[in-house]
Amino acid sequence: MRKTAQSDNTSDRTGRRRATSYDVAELAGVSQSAVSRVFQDGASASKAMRDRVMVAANKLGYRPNAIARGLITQRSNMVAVVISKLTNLYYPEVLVQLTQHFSEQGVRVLLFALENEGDTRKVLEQMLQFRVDGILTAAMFTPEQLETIENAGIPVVFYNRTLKDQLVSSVRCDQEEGERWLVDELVAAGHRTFGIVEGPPDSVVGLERKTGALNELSAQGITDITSVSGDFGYETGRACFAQLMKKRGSPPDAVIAANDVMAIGCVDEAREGFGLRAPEDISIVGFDGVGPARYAAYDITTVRQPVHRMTQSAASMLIERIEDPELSPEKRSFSGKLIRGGSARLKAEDA
Amino acid sequence: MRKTAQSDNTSDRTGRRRATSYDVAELAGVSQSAVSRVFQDGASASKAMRDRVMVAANKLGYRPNAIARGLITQRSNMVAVVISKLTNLYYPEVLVQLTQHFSEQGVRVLLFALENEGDTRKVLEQMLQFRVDGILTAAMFTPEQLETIENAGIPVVFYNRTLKDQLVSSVRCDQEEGERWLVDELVAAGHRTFGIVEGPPDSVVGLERKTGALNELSAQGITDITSVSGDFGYETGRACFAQLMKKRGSPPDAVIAANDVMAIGCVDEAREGFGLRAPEDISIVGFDGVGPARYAAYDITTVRQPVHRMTQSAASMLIERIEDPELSPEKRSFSGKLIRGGSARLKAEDA
DNA sequence: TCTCGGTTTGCATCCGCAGTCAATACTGCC
DNA sequence: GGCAGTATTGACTGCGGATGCAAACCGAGA
Repeated sequence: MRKTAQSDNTSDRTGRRRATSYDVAELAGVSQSAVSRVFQDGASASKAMRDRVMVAANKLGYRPNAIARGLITQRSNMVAVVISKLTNLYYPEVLVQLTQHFSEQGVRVLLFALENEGDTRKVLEQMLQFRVDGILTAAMFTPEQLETIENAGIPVVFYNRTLKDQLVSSVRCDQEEGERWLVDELVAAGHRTFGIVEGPPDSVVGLERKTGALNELSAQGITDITSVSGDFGYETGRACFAQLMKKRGSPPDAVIAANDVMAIGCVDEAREGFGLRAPEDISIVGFDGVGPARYAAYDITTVRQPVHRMTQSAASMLIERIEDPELSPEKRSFSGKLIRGGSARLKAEDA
Repeated sequence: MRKTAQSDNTSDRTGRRRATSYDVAELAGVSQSAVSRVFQDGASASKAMRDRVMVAANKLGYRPNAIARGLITQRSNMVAVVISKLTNLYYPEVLVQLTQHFSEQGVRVLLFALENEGDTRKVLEQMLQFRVDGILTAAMFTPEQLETIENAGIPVVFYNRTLKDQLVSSVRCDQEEGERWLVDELVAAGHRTFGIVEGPPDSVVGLERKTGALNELSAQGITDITSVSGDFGYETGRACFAQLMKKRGSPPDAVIAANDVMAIGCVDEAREGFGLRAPEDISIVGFDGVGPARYAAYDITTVRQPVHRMTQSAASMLIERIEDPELSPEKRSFSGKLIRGGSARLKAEDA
């Protein structure tokens, strides 16, 4: 026999034992199974039973223990969301929206924040120990780590990064395409010499943007290209522009920055450090479409990622794969949207 | 007797049963308790035992099940972190730093994001079901909800909000003090007419800032004050400034915005909509010290919150109370730091 | 009133691990 | 070599809830 409900239910201070289904069952004069069924979705219970149990449960402040439930059902109802400092958290939206999407589906978010993208080891260990039902990651994992995850039977969805030749699901914004648009517009408007402000070397997104830009520049026959690399932050954006000037001696016709924040840094440094105004003296473009890019003082020409659709997709793809583990991987790539801001001289938009 | 390790360990695809301590015990030829001890911190086990178990564990890819462990130890090793869209997530830092601080202490973060601060009901229910060990919240709870939490014996720490007369722990930045500094500086520099751009009505932080400013203005004998209210966003910042002008007919000497982003909006609207430049024609101040406030085009005069120390404190206060539930509540209030930017005319700083 | 099909309900077990207690294995020392 | 004392180890139970199965129940048709 189990314990009986504690006699003194009101006086002891803290750490009081929480009511269990047995307590409720006893008070309601039914079996524990009955209580369990009342608190399940598809279970059968008569209305009378339901009522009696609910009354008792409310009286005791009973709440099913999700931990215990997870143990028996083999479903924790938690997913791991992995971000790194590098992650363009400039949209907190990503995280908030993701969490809300999951929430609506009854899935809880266990958050893992990496100092830098290399710290995946410990984090992976934790995710496995907590038996998360799925993983949504904006940080890279090594093939070995992926195999570990695969072996554990945990579905994964990558956010804005994808491993070539790896059979994994991912949601991303097509960075190359976006850069192609920017380059085409700039070239069509007559720009011939280019500066590239890259992101940090270990950022997949940064890399994709850089190669996207370089490929298209090369396709367009542009050869006068100078690159420097930063860390996605405002200060390095400024530093990068200065470095670019030092390297070249004279300003390029256009600067392609790996994200909006660095583009903003470039605009400021161009003006304050070199008396160059965008777009009159130089064209500067970014990527992301974050809030500050829309501030009137900058009005950055950029490509906006469809954050809402991306997070929505990511969440639902992951949930689908949790419910049906046999589902094959899927890679979704979203086009961004070109924002014709005022920081670059582009060809007039065709009507 | 328990099950024996599955015979076919390599071929079935997904959802393969994960190795348990029994599997490891069997392979290593020891008892389950032994395995359990090897994977615990303070438990005693001979080196020989340790080695044998680890070898077997590695061979099987065994990882202790944190869910099961949580069930037996009555500690989930998870804390709930509650944010609302309103939360000044403009520093994703808050979240990332918090998560890292908790991480270092072996505590996992279960994230709850509210659409608006009123949605605490469902969220609270979830937190209780998941048996989080503690709650760190940047959203308000009603006294009844607090009582529920208290009854469940779960420690809580409020971030940048505190209930008067409630016996709860909190960490906050002293908003009133910051506003007092700003007002004093502005008045000392000769400003006599003021515009106040408030935050959204249901934001505690916004409210504190507003009353802080109003109190000090009144203490300084300033009476020409016009207020309008926004939602902490850039666009409403602009709208608010326009509204302020419409209400007054002429610009105030200074505008006190409830946060930096709205201050930026005011700067832009003043310039673009009314040809007013800060600080020559008008002084505009914000609050928070977020990244964009430092961009050269704005250089907002503001008060910076000591985010790092605040998150650090919040995390450690919560953890302390998890480890010792008898610890009495504690309210920590941090002073911000006045940033003498270029968006407001202040009296010269005394040497 | 009796039987049949369909619901409800209760019983017994198990999920994976931690911790208690008793049994056993070492250790040093006389 | 024998013994007290300590360090390890194993058997067993319970954390709180879900679920297969069989018993109990209910209503309706014969």
